[in-house]
Amino acid sequence: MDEQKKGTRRRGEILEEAIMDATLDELDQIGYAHLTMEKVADRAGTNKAVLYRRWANKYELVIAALHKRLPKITEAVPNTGNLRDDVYAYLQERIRPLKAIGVQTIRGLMMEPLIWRHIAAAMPQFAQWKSENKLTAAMTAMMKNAEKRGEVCLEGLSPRIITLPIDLLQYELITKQEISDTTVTEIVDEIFMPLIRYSQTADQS
Amino acid sequence: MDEQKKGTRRRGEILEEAIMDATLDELDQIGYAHLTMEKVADRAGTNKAVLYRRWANKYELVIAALHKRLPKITEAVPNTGNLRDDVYAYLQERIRPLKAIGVQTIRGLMMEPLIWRHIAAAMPQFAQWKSENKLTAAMTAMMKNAEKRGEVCLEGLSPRIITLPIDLLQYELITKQEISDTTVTEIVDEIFMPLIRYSQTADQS
DNA sequence: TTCAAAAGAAACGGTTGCGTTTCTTATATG
DNA sequence: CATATAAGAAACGCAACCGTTTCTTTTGAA
Repeated sequence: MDEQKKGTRRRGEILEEAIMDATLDELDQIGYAHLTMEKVADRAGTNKAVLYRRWANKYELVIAALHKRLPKITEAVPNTGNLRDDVYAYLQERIRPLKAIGVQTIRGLMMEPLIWRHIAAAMPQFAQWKSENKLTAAMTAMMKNAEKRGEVCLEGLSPRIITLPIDLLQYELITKQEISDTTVTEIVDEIFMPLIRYSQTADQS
Repeated sequence: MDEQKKGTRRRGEILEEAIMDATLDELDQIGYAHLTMEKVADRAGTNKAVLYRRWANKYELVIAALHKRLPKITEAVPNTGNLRDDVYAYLQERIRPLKAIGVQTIRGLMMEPLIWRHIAAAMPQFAQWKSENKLTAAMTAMMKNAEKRGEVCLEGLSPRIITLPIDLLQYELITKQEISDTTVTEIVDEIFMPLIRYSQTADQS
């Protein structure tokens, strides 16, 4: 259904790449639930049998496609010297890999209850978006760095404030079509930092 | 598959009620995409033909079930005399109807792109959760009331702060299994009100 | 007590997608 | 140039679910 010159037959890497692209396109446009092997093959300009020679079923195909396209997320937290820039940089770093695959894809997968347990098992970096443990840990690490510098006092700071930037980012990811840079800036400069500052001035109430 | 005494045959209202229950249960457990007429009929202890005599297809059935169970949302905003209690009351009022149907159901439907346009057309009160216009309008109304009382100055207040309580509530709704009262309290007292207060003190920067 | 309306039960043809198989055709490698 | 390997193409049987139909049985209301 796509390109393909007559008498030209792709194979190996090149063909596989085309199939991965087709898979992600389909995922993005119609979602996991309605994705079919036939349509993916069709879109890739190839044949259902070719898919089944490589992947056992739809789930394996999708996982492979995501796995290939999803960049690894670095565990390190930034340390720029001030909290504001740390948080900003971290949020940006979080978004980067997700820009590689469509937002619609993420949405669709997040809400596919039947596939979640498989995804979580197969792809730790995806599971993180569900159980925000590592994200919370990263935020806490940055906060502790700030405390060492004397920027903030963690005492009496609500846990909800600490996870707030990440929660808001995820909310944007789910509800909006894409995340702009100004969104990240707003989260950091209009919500998070003011709350931190307020909690320091009007300390214990 | 459920109750049903031999020789006892339900009809009319009672039977219909059982089917609605079965539909919502199925929705909640396996989601719209995988819900089938046969399974619903089975779960209701009845028969596929009975369903088709009332509803033309799966979509109609689901809409009917939601429609019957989803309480109407009042348009009015509370006016308790102070912003904090207004927002708190409004958020609680928002949650109430959604407690009647499973959170899993909401999640599933929110992410079913193919069904959204139908839902929106058929059920205005559901569509609100997508296009947050009315929600934003309500928040703005409460803020203006507060301004009249001299509680706050809307000048220079970020729009993002105004919608924040609702955004956070929706995020909880999507990601968590249920929303506790303390969650609502935290959103209001640890996030929203501090931000409002901060924006008043450190006014223009 | 009778009887029309509705429920229960079972089978139907139709469609879609699955995963497999078989065979032909192109192509990379040596 | 020869040959193994993999792609393309087409058809297969299978299963799930659709929405419909037909017929029997129960039931509530006249």
